[in-house]
Amino acid sequence: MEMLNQGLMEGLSSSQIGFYLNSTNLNNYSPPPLGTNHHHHQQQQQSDDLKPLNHNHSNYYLQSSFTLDHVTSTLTKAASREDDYLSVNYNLCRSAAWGEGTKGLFQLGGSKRSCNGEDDYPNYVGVSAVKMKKIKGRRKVREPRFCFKTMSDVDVLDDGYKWRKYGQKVVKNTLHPRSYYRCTQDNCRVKKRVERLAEDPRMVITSYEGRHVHSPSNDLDESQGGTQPQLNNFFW
DNA sequence: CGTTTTTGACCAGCGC
DNA sequence: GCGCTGGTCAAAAACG
Repeated sequence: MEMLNQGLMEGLSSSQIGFYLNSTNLNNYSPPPLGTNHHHHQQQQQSDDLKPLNHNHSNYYLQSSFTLDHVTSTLTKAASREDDYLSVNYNLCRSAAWGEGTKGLFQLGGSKRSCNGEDDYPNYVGVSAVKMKKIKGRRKVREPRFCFKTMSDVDVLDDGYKWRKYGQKVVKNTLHPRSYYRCTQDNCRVKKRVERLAEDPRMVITSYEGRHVHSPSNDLDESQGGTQPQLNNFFW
């Protein structure tokens, strides 16, 4: 399967977050070195690795390589600087995962150029803002969220956790409904939603919100011989 | 019979 | 305020 990446936030509404990419051979994917192809977005050179994409949205992207350690340390710095909570969300592919801070989104990885040869965002993907709202002068507490995109015939990917569906909604301008799931573990309020990308129904968008208060509870007897595609080394 | 899914109702936020 | 949109509830149905 080819590495697919649209490089944009297509299909995401403003209330959604993140970008994502997944493929069959994610382990072999190494992002191209950054700083070599920034003609669409000429960046100010700074010492810091984390920079806002623009002033209004306070989003950030990483400018150097995407090792987990690097991402973690960089984002931790940013979080402390902004006196903010931060979820270091990261997925195996290292190519495009987003986390969310109070000031907006943090890109945790870059992306390869788009599959159709277009050269929109060679080394990283664009981002739209999710502004944290204030309610009665207080910042609304929002669980860390992130999402990713997978080419799959199956809607609900096996991520090692047990989910119960609690809703389904038809969203405008899309053919496929969006499904809402909640983690079945007691006291765990993690939610997840699944939908197909309107522009490319082969792609599944999986969004997570919150942190599990427990470890994955995948029943091995079922998953071993199961037919569901699994997301290995997936953590958040 | 306990658990999960379905599905319309309900509700909250937002733009006008 | 009003209507639109999307997220959640919950009762009933389906499931195993």
